[in-house]
Amino acid sequence: MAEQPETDRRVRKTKQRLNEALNALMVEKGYDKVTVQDIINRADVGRSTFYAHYETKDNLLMSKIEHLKEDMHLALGDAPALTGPVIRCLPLFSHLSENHLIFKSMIGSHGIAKVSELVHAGLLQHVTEILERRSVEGDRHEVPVDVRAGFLTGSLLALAQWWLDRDMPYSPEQMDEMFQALTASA
Amino acid sequence: MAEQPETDRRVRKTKQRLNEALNALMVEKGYDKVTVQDIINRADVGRSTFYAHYETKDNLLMSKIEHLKEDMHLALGDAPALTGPVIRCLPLFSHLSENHLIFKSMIGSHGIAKVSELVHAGLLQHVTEILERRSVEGDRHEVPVDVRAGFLTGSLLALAQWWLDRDMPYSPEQMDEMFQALTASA
Amino acid sequence: MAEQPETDRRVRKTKQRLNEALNALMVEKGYDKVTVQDIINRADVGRSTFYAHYETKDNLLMSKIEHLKEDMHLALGDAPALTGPVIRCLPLFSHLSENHLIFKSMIGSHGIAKVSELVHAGLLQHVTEILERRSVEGDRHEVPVDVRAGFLTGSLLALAQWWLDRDMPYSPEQMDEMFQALTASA
Amino acid sequence: MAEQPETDRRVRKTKQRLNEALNALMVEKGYDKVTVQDIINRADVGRSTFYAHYETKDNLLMSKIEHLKEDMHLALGDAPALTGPVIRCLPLFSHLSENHLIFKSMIGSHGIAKVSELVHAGLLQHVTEILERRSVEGDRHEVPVDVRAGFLTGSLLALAQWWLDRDMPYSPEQMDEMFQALTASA
DNA sequence: TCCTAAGCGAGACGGTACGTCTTGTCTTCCA
DNA sequence: TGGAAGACAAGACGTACCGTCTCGCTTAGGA
Repeated sequence: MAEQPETDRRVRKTKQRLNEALNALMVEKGYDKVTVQDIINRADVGRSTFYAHYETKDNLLMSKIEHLKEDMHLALGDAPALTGPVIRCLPLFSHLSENHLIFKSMIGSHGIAKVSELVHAGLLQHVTEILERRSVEGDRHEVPVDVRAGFLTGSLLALAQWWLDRDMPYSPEQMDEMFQALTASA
Repeated sequence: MAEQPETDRRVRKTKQRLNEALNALMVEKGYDKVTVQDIINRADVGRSTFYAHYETKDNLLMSKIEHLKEDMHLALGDAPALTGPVIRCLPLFSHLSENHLIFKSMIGSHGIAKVSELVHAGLLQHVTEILERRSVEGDRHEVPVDVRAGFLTGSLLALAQWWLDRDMPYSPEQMDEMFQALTASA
Repeated sequence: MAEQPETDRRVRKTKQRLNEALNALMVEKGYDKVTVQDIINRADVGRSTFYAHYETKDNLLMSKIEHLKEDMHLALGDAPALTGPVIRCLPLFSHLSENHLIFKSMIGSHGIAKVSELVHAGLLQHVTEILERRSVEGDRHEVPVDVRAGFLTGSLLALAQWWLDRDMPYSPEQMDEMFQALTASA
Repeated sequence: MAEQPETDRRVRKTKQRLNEALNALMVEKGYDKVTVQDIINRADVGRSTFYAHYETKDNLLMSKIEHLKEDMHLALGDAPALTGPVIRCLPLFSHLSENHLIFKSMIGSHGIAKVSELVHAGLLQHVTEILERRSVEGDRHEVPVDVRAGFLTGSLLALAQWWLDRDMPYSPEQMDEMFQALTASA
């Protein structure tokens, strides 16, 4: 799956340093306040080196998101569950809590719009697939599938955002239980 | 309430021109891409004039949405309802549908983060007050008030956003009913 | 003769500071080694301010040359002398000696090619006019006018360069006399 | 004392390719506009290979003009002439005319400052030697030797430059005669 | 014939300077 | 005398070169 299987070892090292620098800085003062110069200084890298690898700061961020999407898919599982809760969100909350600083800075309410949007889109597709599958299987609900999907996705993200903003006042298990309770009729 | 009872007519004129300039530019290329210089040029105004009236571009935006919050409060009603649905959101959905273009550009998923945040905060406070009041009055729920408030607020906004993004595929009445159904157990 | 008769006083002040900064730096380490950043720092001016007034470093230099050309014309006199030495170069040597540091850095052998070229062109035209006028008046010489003009101009500049490079080992008066002696048969 | 008695054939080949690349590029867009990267691309050579052979672009140029100085010495003759014209410049003008395109691009008024400077220095030393020798031998002149040397050298170069710039409107013989006539009293 | 050292291409890298852009402050002028 | 006009300092941006460097790959020439 590697795009450039034979990338120079140095290149990987440099990219990693840039990524780590952005991570640290994002947590410290928020993505928007981070300048390219900050990243360069933190990563101890030449200015041109940065631009040799990434066209822009956003570009660096997006490359970081690739992993995030993969992680999310792993957490949610591939096979759409036909029974039980629509979203098995315990692994998701657990995953968030493991790197909560990073996630807070990315999808918290002061996070990065673009990232939240991407996560939202991915999650929405996942939820929609499950609901449509269940609908075909005979599951009935007074609210149309598209609305339910939008609602569940938005609710989960909103709750996760709320949770991250407040530095996780409940455990992932509690959050999972509460989310299921709150969306019991959805 | 006028700060300067004899406010110079020119001041109002200037502020108006600035507001109109921002309006036009926001529509043309999106709030984020608009620079102070753009606004100044469009309004045909000196740089210092802008800063004499508004501390920053965001400030100008905020002045523009002051009444938005008032409208919201009117729509939600002042007296916290002790019974019935926590949020009487029919007037809210109606209000959104009346000026949906403006609202879509401000709190849609491609809207302005800061505005969404403010609306969220206002709504959250409103919901929290109601829930706490009901809690005191003996209302019991397995999920703590803060989580419920965060969930309800986030859900509603997420649903509204979903609705605006898709150019209101359902009527305000339908949205209200569906929201109540989906959050029946919250 | 002023191009912008009503230029803001601050603008003139800023331009002057930039000019003085370049002067000082040119003398210190030679035009080519001077960076825009050097000039900015020395003049204690913002980067954008520099570019607001001059498109480039060369541009700033050229504006400085304008005076130089005027000075040169004044020194040489307007009316082509029909008798006596072709070039009355005493005022020229005197002028050079008054600001010899600046002139050394501009038309010395380590000076600026473009400036030398401009001065050369101006002087060549002056000399050519005189020689052609004298030629019409009956003055005869075995060497054609164009060659004589090129020779006299080049010689004078070469001698001036030689003189500046060595920090003026002779007085302007001596230089004038010697130049006349050396070019007696030209 | 040959520095590289048995230089690898490949090395010579590479150096030659670099030289040819610079030649072509110099003609195409002028020495100053040529970048190291240009040379590398044209010569189809690795970046490090360039720097393995030459410290800098100027360095490559200088190696190219080593023989130029030798040629000049041959043209001028080794033994300082005690009588007759100080500079026997016919062979010099002839030499210039043979490769006038190259010389125009190097010591014409749009040529390369560094090259002109080197030629000037070599010629100045030659002239100074002759004049000092003659001075010792009893030759008297009202103008000191250093000034005369500077003048003669500069004049000759200026005339040569003038001649090259205009694509040699006179024959080498004519130039020689005219130079002698013009400097008869020097 | 193999081995080993050099030449080499490729190009990543840290730097430095560039010219552009936007911001928020500060100064001057004018009505 | 207070608002309009716009000069200004500050500093981030993305680009262009530079000279250094680390890699493997040929490619002789001596063992």
